[in-house]
Amino acid sequence: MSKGEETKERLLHQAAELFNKQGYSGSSLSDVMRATGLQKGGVYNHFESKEKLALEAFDYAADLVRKRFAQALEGKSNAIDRLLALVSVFRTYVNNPPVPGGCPVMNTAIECDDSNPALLERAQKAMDEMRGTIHRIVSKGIAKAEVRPNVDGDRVATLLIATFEGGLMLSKLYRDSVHARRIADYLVDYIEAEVKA
Amino acid sequence: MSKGEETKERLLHQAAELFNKQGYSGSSLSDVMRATGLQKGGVYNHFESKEKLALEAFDYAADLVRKRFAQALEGKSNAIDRLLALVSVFRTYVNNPPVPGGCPVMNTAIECDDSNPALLERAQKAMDEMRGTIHRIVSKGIAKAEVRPNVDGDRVATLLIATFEGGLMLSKLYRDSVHARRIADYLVDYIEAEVKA
Amino acid sequence: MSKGEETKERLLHQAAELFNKQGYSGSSLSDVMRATGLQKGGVYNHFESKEKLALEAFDYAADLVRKRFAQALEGKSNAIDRLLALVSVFRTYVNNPPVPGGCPVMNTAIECDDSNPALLERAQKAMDEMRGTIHRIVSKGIAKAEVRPNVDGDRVATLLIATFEGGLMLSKLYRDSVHARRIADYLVDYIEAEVKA
Amino acid sequence: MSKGEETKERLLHQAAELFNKQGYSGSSLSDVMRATGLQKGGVYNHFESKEKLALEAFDYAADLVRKRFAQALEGKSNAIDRLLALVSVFRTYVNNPPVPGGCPVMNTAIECDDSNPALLERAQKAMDEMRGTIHRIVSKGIAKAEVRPNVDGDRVATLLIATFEGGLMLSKLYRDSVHARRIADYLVDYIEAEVKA
DNA sequence: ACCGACGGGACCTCCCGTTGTT
DNA sequence: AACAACGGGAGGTCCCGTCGGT
Repeated sequence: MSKGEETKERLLHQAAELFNKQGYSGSSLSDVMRATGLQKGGVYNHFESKEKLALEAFDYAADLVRKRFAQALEGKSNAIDRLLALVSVFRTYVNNPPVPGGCPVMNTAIECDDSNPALLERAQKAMDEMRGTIHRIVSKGIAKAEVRPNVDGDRVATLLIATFEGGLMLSKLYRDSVHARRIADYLVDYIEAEVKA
Repeated sequence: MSKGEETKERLLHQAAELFNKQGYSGSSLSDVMRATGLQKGGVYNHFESKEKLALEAFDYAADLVRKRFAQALEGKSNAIDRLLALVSVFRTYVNNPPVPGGCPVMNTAIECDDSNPALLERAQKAMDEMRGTIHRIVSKGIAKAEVRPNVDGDRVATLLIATFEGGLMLSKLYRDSVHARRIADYLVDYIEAEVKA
Repeated sequence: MSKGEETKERLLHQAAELFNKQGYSGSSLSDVMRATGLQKGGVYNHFESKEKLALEAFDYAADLVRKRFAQALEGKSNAIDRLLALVSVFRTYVNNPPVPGGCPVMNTAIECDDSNPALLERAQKAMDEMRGTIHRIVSKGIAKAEVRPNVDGDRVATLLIATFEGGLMLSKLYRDSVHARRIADYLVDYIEAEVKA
Repeated sequence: MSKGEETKERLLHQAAELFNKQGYSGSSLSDVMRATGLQKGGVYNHFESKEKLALEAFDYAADLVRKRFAQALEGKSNAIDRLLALVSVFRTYVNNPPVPGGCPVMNTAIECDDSNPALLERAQKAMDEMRGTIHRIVSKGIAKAEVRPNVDGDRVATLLIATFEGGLMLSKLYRDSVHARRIADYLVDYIEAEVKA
């Protein structure tokens, strides 16, 4: 890895955290400079604008999230096990998030829905992936008779993610992980009771 | 209502929408001036700073939300009816929100969790009220044997609100009300199946 | 005249001189601030951008030039007298220009011909006026038999202005008014010998 | 020609055109890099600063102009023929300039008269050469009785060059070669009528 | 109660130049 | 000989807030 690539990686890493905590319009380039130790020239050598940096930093953050979930799914083939694995990742999310500052997809969705179409599109893509993952688990689970045949993958995806993100938001708002825990407990019950074959 | 009060009311109304759409750090005083038609002096006559305006505008927005829900509860005494009334308000939320730009409480919780303590506290207060409402409905419902005795009001509050807000976020992200609808349908089932006595 | 108008007038006056001396891209807003004693906020209160300031400052400068020539024509009705009056203004131009820094029309034409269409258009308009003035003098002079009937007003305008501006450029380049003087002397001869009836 | 010299030549060629079109303060090193395809290091390998590059680029441009006129004079010994040859070069100048962007000497004289002494001095040198050429043609012409004995070489030089540059400026301002053509026609008449013996 | 003028600073962007590397 | 990475500062723009006027 060349020196430039190393710097860019570090820049993205720090910017991802910064933007995730303070939001895109709440973070200034001075903040980025402080976080990375680089000067303006150093930042603009790698990214032509704050907007471009934000886009790449979001992708970087979303990738960290994706990897966290992917890792939990490794080696698990049973659909119910896989869904429960997602929930167990969520359980750790509040106290040990992949990117400090909460879920980058939700944060971006909330901040950018009425103001930044480019970033919003990235968030949609990232959310599509998450929904696709859940949908595939359900579909394969039905095929293998691990999931009830009448379960709708889209509905489950919406429900899991909405509850998940909503619970995360509550825990962040109150700085109290109890909400996320309640949600996780509930989702386990839900999966066992209504999804499991 | 005096002329000054009328102006202040209009100012708060427009600022509430602006901040709810663009966020607090994403909205400038110029935006406020443009939205209200006032000049700088007109704004600062009523609010000593952007921060103070933001705080009052948030309260104004949260109040509009509160009223929307309160209205739906009027005349309903049965706990299940009341819970279902909340869900039915939620059903209209995406296409006809009390304040354009989504739920001010969630928006503020997401934007300000790591940056603006004063505003975050207001969001907590507003959320407390919402949770209290649900909790009281459940408690009274248990007392009147309309709700199963083993139902935990705090858990129901967390679950309802998390799912609600998460679904709203998804619908805003995708600009598609189907997610909110799925969530509403699910919550009705949940209430009928797991809360109703 | 209100305080704002007074400030704007002063701003334009100083900016006109600054831009005429250093060019539009050679002058920074810091230069404008230094020249006017205003801060950035004070400048941007009157002009929404440097570009807009430049456009108005050019018009201001061109107007000063126009007035200088118009003044010399006052009370003179004979065409030859009027043409000679223009030359006599030119004679004072190097040592006592209407706007320090040379002819704003030529300066702008040279600087902006390949880069700033908006400003170039203003320069064209200003030059049109100058050419129109000469053309009218010639036409009316022919009608009154003060000018030879075969003289072409357009040609005379082109010749007078080109020689005028070229001579001014030479005097500025060498910081020596002799070139302008030679040109003035020559133009007097030309008018007497080839234009006068 | 070594690779380095070839690069430097190309650099000067492109920079000369760039500076002549956009001016020295209107052109950035990024512009130079884009025009040449070189990176910053490639430029600074040959020139220690933008200022030095500008100086050499001006000389390069002035040399192209000089060669264009010198070429037209080749093989012509009669003074009037030589003067007319200069005019005929001028006739082609608008549509086919030695350096795109107009006359580098005039451009530099206008841009730098109040701001860049070093560059202004180069422009003076270049203009001196042009004036010297005309002056010598006249002097030798008088000696050979091709030119009227009372003609003043300095005056002719000033008049020719001023008219020439002024006409060029008008044609560039209006993007219309008619002005240059009128000037050329006039100068031919002038030479035939007032210079020719 | 509201407007308009202005200060002074932060914003993002782009500037020119230096240095290490190949 | 040329590139790539970076520093540090100036560029124009927009920010929030103050204050005199009306």
